[in-house]
Amino acid sequence: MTDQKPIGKLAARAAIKGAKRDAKKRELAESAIEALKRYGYANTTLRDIAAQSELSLGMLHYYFENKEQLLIYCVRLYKEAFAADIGARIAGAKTREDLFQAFAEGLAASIVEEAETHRLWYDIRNQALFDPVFQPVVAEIEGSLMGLVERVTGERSDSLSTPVLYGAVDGVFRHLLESQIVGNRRSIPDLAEEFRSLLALASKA
Amino acid sequence: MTDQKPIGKLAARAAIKGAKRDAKKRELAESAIEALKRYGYANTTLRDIAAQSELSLGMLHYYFENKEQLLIYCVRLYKEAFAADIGARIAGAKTREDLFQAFAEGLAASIVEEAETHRLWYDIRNQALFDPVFQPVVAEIEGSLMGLVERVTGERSDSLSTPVLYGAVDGVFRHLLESQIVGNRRSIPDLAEEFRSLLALASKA
Amino acid sequence: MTDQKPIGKLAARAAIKGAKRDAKKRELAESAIEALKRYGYANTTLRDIAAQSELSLGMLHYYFENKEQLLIYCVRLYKEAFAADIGARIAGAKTREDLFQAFAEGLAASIVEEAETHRLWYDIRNQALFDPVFQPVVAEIEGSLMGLVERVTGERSDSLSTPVLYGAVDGVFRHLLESQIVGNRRSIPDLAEEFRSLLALASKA
Amino acid sequence: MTDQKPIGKLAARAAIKGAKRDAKKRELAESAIEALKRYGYANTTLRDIAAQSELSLGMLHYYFENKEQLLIYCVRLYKEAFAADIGARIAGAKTREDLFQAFAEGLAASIVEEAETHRLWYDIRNQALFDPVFQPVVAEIEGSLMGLVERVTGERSDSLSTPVLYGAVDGVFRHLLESQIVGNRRSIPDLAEEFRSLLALASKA
DNA sequence: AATGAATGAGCCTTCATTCAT
DNA sequence: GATGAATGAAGGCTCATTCAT
Repeated sequence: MTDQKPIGKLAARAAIKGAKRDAKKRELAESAIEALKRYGYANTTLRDIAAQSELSLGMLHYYFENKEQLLIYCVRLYKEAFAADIGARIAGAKTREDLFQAFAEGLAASIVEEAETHRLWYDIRNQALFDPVFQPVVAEIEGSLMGLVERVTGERSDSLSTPVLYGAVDGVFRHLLESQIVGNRRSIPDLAEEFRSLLALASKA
Repeated sequence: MTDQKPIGKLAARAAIKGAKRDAKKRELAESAIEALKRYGYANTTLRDIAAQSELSLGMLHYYFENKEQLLIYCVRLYKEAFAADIGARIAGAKTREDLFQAFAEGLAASIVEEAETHRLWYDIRNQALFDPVFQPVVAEIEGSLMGLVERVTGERSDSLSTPVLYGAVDGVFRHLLESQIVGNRRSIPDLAEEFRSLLALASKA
Repeated sequence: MTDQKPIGKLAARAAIKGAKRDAKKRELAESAIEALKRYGYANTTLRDIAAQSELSLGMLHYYFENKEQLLIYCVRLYKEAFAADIGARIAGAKTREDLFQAFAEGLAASIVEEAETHRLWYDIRNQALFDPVFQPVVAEIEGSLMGLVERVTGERSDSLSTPVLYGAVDGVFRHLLESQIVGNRRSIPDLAEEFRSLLALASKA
Repeated sequence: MTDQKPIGKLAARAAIKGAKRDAKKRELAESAIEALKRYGYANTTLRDIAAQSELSLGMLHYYFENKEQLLIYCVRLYKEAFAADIGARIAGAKTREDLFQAFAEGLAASIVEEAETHRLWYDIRNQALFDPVFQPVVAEIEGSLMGLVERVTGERSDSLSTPVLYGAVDGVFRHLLESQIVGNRRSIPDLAEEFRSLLALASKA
């Protein structure tokens, strides 16, 4: 042990520090999401976030360079969870039918259960259209979402390209989410059926 | 008879006043759109709008109750134009093929030529998810867009419902728009082909 | 007639014009009071006044130099009416008792029936404490009010001076008005009794 | 035992924080009063207040929710001091004569020495007639002022009620204040004599 | 590491006043 | 005489960010 180079010690200590810092950031971000998803990025102040989570205002800036970086961190955090969730759902599927069913249900369930969080995602994706700072995260996340779509539909270049298919699925998702938020509540199976019909169509090609 | 004249005159004068005011509002809104579509709703101040169009700040408030109402007016104005444009394009189509082609080309052209304006639309549609004030316009416009989709695909309840079809088309549109804005410029025919493949698929059902 | 000097004609015409103008000002002011007394001087815009009375904005400035002058004109107008009303009420009184009674009833009735208008008076009198422009009207009106008090109580320098008596009566009036406005409605006889007790006291000296 | 300490510490720290904040609010309010009493509520901007006291604009909003709340705080602050001052003056009086004298002198002195501050009080009391937000403070303060009057005159329901007596004293006070402000400066004994005559009158009942 | 007081640029909005018609 | 469109200075308020502790 003692023969470890001081440099190694320092590095290890630094790594631990980094890990601690990351854990704290994660904790802060999870609190922040709660506030953000409720009012949206533009309408949520750092004070709101601090107040709602019993965090101190200074701490937010201590861990995040600025509001933008906080948002980026938050969105990445939650979308990872979403992709992981959908990924888990479709992991066990054997037949194509099962696959579609699992995917459709996963999307439908998320619309009902995590409407506000998805709304936040659409919020930042929209911001990215105006502010390049957000474009990398959005690209990264859309990449993983496309990966999901591809896992479900397979690549069939003779028919629709993955990006287009992603666009279509996402568009339907967004539209159903909008209805949900605006007040037309629908059941999960009901919503799932919409996705299934879309997937079925795409698989006929 | 003669005593009816004054009344007629007054009414006529009032009508003219109203028309003039409407024309002016339109003019202001058109100027405002130029600024709004560049920076987005949240990042555009009324001062920006006034400065860019050489309007006085007070005038904006003289014609529009507040920033929200201005935006609503602007979005309605431009989306009407968009729907009218697409409508005109598909009006002459005889065969189903022509219809798809015209629609696909219209969408593709609009992505290339009016990218920024559509971006503004997505901005407000997103705002509506958080702020109910915007929901009526969004609903209205989405209604007319769905009408467009329906005219092109016909109603086929055995396959995809119009809302879902709209969602899919819109999703693809948005995705291609995003690519366009982020930097992957594609040609109109190229983009049109994507829409055609989507429509062709939907029509197979 | 024709032998009248041209100058005389012009003068006569000017006088007529002036009278016409005065009549119009009076009319405008009466309309303006309706708006002013509702929200108070500081909270009433010229637009409010114009809108509520179907007057044009420009006309207000055509007849009155500015908002201040309009207010001054309005207050003078209404307080003259008030003083005249009270004056008429006490004119017929023979005995000291009658005098007190008439005065007390006049004040009480005015609190109930013209609360809002008096509130406007207190508003401008208060403004005068900060803005000298209003001091002349206030002084003038308070002068006539003191005259009223003096007519009722007579001059009795051995006891309370008229200004002090005026202050006392006015203070009670204001206090009862405040109660009235804040919500404690009382009947006219009830209120009158308060004034009577005050006057009775003062007359004992 | 020892584990109670942290809790106690936290509570103590919170208490200190609160006390510090209160002290700061007081300090700000005292500065604000200087500006407010000079120009009146409606004519004093928060910028004026900040500039005159070398405070930052943001700080005013950091400590007070809005301009109204700032005013309310200010008025309560100074009127408490006034009531306390008068209270102290009459506390030592033994005979009824002493009481009247002390009270009269207190009022007179305050007119001369704190004219502007009282003017601010009349300003907010007037605002309260139009804006209910101010009514609670006004009611509270008038309550304590009536308490003062009652302590001096005692309750004599057979004669004037306390509210009426308060109205009368206040009316005289206001009138003398007005004269003072408008330019007729009088000496303290002179002014005190006016109050004494009024009180003497009331005590005869 | 953590806090929250303090800052001040910037935002939306109001409104008395002007002026072309 | 009369109108109301247009102006722009000014006001209350917000909020990301900084910094002393």
